[in-house]
Amino acid sequence: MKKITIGEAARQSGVKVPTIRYYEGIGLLRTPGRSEGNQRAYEQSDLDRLTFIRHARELGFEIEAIRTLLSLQDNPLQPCASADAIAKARLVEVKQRIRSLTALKAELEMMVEDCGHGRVDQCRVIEVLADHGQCTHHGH
Amino acid sequence: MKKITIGEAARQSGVKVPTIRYYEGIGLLRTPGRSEGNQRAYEQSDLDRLTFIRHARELGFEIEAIRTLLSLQDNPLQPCASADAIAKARLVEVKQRIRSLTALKAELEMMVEDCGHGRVDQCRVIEVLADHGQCTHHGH
DNA sequence: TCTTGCACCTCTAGTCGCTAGAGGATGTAG
DNA sequence: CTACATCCTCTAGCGACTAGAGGTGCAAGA
Repeated sequence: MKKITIGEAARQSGVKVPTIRYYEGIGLLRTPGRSEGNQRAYEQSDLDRLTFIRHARELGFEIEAIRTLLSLQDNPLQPCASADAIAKARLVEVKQRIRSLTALKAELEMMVEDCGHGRVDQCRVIEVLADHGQCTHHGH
Repeated sequence: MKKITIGEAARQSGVKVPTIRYYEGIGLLRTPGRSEGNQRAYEQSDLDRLTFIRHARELGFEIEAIRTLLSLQDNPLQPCASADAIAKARLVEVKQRIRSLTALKAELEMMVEDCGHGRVDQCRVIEVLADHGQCTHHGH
């Protein structure tokens, strides 16, 4: 009932095979046991860990942050202030990124709307890029 | 009145010195003339180009897209449909990225708000990461 | 004139988080 | 037994820079 191959682990966790090997290489995932024929043999706990990692990556956490989060998960009696701090920092990043992207969106929309689809020398897209002074949003 | 050094170009364009040399290396910027002592000597047109590039990079355009936009700028009599298409594609990307980040933001906020700042084994942050089923947003 | 110290030069290697490919071994179904 | 998928290791590549080593040029003060 054990003996999960790397391919099966990939399917169940949603993490690609080479990425699993990569995570092992950087020490994010333990070195699994091997079968007779030298193939990696995973257990359920490895799948859980992989799912944790994948989810954290989807939320944009960096590998080093995930390393910390995983070590916290391994020590459940510790205070969770670190986990909280990491998540909060990520939230700040995300909020900032949304703000900045929203400004870019406005600027791009202007560029695209004003483009009369004529020749390049009347093109609003090129013109705005060439002259930053025309931007409405100067935050970037 | 010419003879702009690379440092001065960096100051005026907002592009860092090594980045300017990098742009030259990948052919985004022309090879500038050299002074007696083999130092790069830029002209105003190079500064304009650098500013164009910096602005486009700030808007998130990839180097290859910028290469195309620059070549369009160099041929002002061509139709501007390509420039328009590049900007539109970027706009779609940005909109999608905002959507996805907004979902992440909601999820992170939940995690952070629900964290009672107790021990890791009651920590909502770790818990949600470990169990994707608890997410409200399943788009990611 | 000398020297200090910054700015410039080239070149290579590192960053992050994978991804692709070569070249070979193993496992499974028909 | 023979395909064929899957596994193995290893190296190199991606984008867009950034850092560092080791050396040259240049302007200004003592």
